[in-house]
Amino acid sequence: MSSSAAPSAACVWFRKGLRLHDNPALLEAINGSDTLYPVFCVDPTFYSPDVIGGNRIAFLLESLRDLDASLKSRNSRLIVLRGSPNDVLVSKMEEWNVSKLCFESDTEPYAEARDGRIKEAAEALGVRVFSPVSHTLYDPNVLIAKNGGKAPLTMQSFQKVVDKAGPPPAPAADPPSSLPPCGAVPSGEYLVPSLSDVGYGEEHMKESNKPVEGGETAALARLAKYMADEAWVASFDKPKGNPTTFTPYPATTLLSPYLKFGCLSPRLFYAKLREVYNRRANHTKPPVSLYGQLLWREFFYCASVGIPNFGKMEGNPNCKQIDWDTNDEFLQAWEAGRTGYPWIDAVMTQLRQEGWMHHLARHAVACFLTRGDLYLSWESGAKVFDKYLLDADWAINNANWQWLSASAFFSQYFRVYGPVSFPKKYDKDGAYVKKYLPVLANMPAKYVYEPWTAPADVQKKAGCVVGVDYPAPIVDHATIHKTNIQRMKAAYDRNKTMNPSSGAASGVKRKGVEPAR
DNA sequence: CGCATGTTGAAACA
DNA sequence: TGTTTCAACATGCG
Repeated sequence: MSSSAAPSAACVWFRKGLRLHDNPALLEAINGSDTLYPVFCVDPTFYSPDVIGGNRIAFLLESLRDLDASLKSRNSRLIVLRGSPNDVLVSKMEEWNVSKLCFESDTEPYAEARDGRIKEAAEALGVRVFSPVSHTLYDPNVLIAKNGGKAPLTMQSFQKVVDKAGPPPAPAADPPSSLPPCGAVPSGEYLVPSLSDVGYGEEHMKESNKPVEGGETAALARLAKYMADEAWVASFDKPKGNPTTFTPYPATTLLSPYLKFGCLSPRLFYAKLREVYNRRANHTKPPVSLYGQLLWREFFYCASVGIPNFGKMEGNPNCKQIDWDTNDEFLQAWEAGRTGYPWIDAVMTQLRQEGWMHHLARHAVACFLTRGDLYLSWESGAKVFDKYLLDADWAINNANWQWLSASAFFSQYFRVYGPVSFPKKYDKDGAYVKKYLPVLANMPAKYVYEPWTAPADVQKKAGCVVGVDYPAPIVDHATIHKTNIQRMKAAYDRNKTMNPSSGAASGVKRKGVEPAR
């Protein structure tokens, strides 16, 4: 910022990483710059209510408003450009005479293609580009290199790689209390848009009722609140969580939407966890601990970077090729919560209304859509989750769908979640399903997960006649799940003969071994 | 090879 | 509330 040096303008481009803390791209942008342009690009054609639910857009806009406020308190502001970054960002960099462009690295295929084009255009303008890793604890490519150039495929082998890599980098320093000014940008322009500005009218928000507010400020408050309960942090055991608890969601931290948008740095989360673990001799360990949850995120990011065509079945060498059915009626019933199984329909209703549901609830509906009941492709389910989830994250979403459909990572396809038995373990009275499906409010607990078994007079008295007020089950779980296990077995056998990657090893094994008696 | 293990199954039994 | 059985896959270790 010395006045004798040539004026130097930099641009920090926010995409994910919507925060000021632990933001190495921002620090690099202000280093040696006397003008700073903090930019976010909104491409209104990209935000469509058919593709991205209103809850997530609302969360994003809240995050942008919070970022703008934090920048303003440091004598700066957020400049929101409208249009494709390729057009608007490149032309602004030229207009502002920017010499340095900084943005957080993003490994999603869409982002890599976009950023590749921007880098080319920037370099053509003589703009230097810095793109540090801060969305994950580690640089996925570094971990992959440490594992011999391949992404680890089991959590255990992944943890060994992490142990070899040592602790992740500490969070970057906080930015100074005063940032370089923005130059001649009109104060009344380039403002954070409203929902209706980006095409989300009231008619798109009717069902929307998200449980958390977007933004770094809310993220840090939430982190602090959960970290303060050290006994809870130390005893966190994910698989033992209860998927039928609702607001205020005591079973998990609900920090995932903040990690998705980068309102919260995973490295800060890690550092705070370490502090608690250091004070608590007894604490749970990965993979079930809170730290374990961060490692799952890293594990899946590595897989998404190291495995080709990670968002698809075809051409994905780690994904079993399975003969999924196509059935739009089933798919639509599942998405809309009209399968006739209250547990499934309630979870899908929570997804549409709130953009969030417990991890185990996600398991149940994912299993139901794929190998458990409907036998539809995990890709079609991932698309629906990607639309509605506040924390929809390309790498993690695709990984979990492959997991639950027993297409990759997990292969015990005979372990099927029962749409009646599973929720009963947690919520005998059906409070959760009654909250999301008010039509079942007066159904006796005995029948709440399988209302079609209630006698006609009970259904009538409850105001929930199956086939009239609430759908009849679209499949018979008791029979179809057994059929599907056999279909999975056949599909696995076909994969063995089609792609004998482990068969090669068995060929080696056979060499020199005595013939069978 | 044999065997244990894998973040989160269900049903039948004690 | 905890243990066994059901029917049974992939991986990694000894």
